[in-house]
Amino acid sequence: MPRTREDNQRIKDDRREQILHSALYVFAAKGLNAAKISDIAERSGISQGLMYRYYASKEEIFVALIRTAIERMNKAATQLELMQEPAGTKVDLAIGELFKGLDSNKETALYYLLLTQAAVSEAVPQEAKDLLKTKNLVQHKVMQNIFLQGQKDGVINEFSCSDLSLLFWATINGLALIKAVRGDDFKLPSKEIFRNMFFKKDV
Amino acid sequence: MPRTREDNQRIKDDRREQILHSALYVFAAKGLNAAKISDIAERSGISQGLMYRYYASKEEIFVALIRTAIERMNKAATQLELMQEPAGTKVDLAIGELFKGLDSNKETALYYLLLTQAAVSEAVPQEAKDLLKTKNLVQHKVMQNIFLQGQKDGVINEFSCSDLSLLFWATINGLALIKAVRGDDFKLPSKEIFRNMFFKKDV
DNA sequence: GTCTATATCCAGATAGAC
DNA sequence: GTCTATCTGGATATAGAC
Repeated sequence: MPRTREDNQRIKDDRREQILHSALYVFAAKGLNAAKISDIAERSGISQGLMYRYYASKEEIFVALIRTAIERMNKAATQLELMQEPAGTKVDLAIGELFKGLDSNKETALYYLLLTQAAVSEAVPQEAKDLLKTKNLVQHKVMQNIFLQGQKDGVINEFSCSDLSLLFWATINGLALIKAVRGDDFKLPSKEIFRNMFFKKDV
Repeated sequence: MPRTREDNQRIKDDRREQILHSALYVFAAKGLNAAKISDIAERSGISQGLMYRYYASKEEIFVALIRTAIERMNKAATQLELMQEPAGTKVDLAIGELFKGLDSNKETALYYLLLTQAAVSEAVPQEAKDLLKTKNLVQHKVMQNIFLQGQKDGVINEFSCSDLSLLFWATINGLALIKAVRGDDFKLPSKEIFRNMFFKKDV
């Protein structure tokens, strides 16, 4: 029984997934520019030339990974926003989920690393930088609104919500980078300390 | 009157400084691997070939910059350690200096960016990574000890000092990266919020 | 579909003229 | 001391065999 066109498409999709997975590790380790197509091919167990049957260029792979990362994070942010919970609870849920993700899922930190690369380097495709801007806006806006509600509820410190959100994400990103470098022998710090930046003394 | 050997040496040193200064901006913008020797040469106003009279390779320039950054930061850390002040005051001084450096000195954030590159990428000279490890150890140890003393004084929250120090530096680094990307139109957040991670409620 | 071989391009590094 | 011209290596991308 010959393979249908659908079978072939599925095989191709799987292979593209496999390449993306390999590329995440290679890009995280070396950065977009130092990473070689042959590195990704080797890690994927295919020849260098064959890569071009699946992706037209190294940059295209990079952008695909950035897109995946951003979709996940935006989805998480939107879910959080829609929850019917008190703002204080939402903050704790967000912290819990973010810490858990970094702690349990090896690849989460690597995605953060890629996003940081895309943010800081001019030597990445413009498309990646554009995608990133939307993500930053969404994340920032969501946390800002939650903090604002938390202040109305009397549980969040009375500072600029923009500043609170900024410090929230700056710290998460800082922790993610450490996790990406040190890997399994890095234990995340206590959530309680981080929490103290936002919550009022007695909450 | 011909130039003495000392004159020539000074001219050469100046030129090396000038190249380093240009390289800081180029490396910060593109990363070690995407940055071209010709980029640095152009920014320095000299020909590409002439670069090699001053530095043997791109990597050598990068390592020189990393060394400068680390010397400055280690010096600051050591000064802080030797101060005859209460621990709580030292923490506030450290926060004040770090925020001021990021806010007023354009290049400070760029140095952080370079150090982050060196930390996260395998595609940097081993020498840079080795230098970095010592810096991280020194910085971490210094803050850890100050926090420990602060706990004895009753002003610092009772958490693992290692965790406190980790969060301290993760957040500073996170802020520095944002500053490096956004530049002048980034206003640092209130120090008070950051401070809440470490100090007890009523201090 | 996958591989090997190869063309092309580009940046690092060197050589030689002024 | 500085520049332009050149060599060389290595990575991307393509072509062609199986």
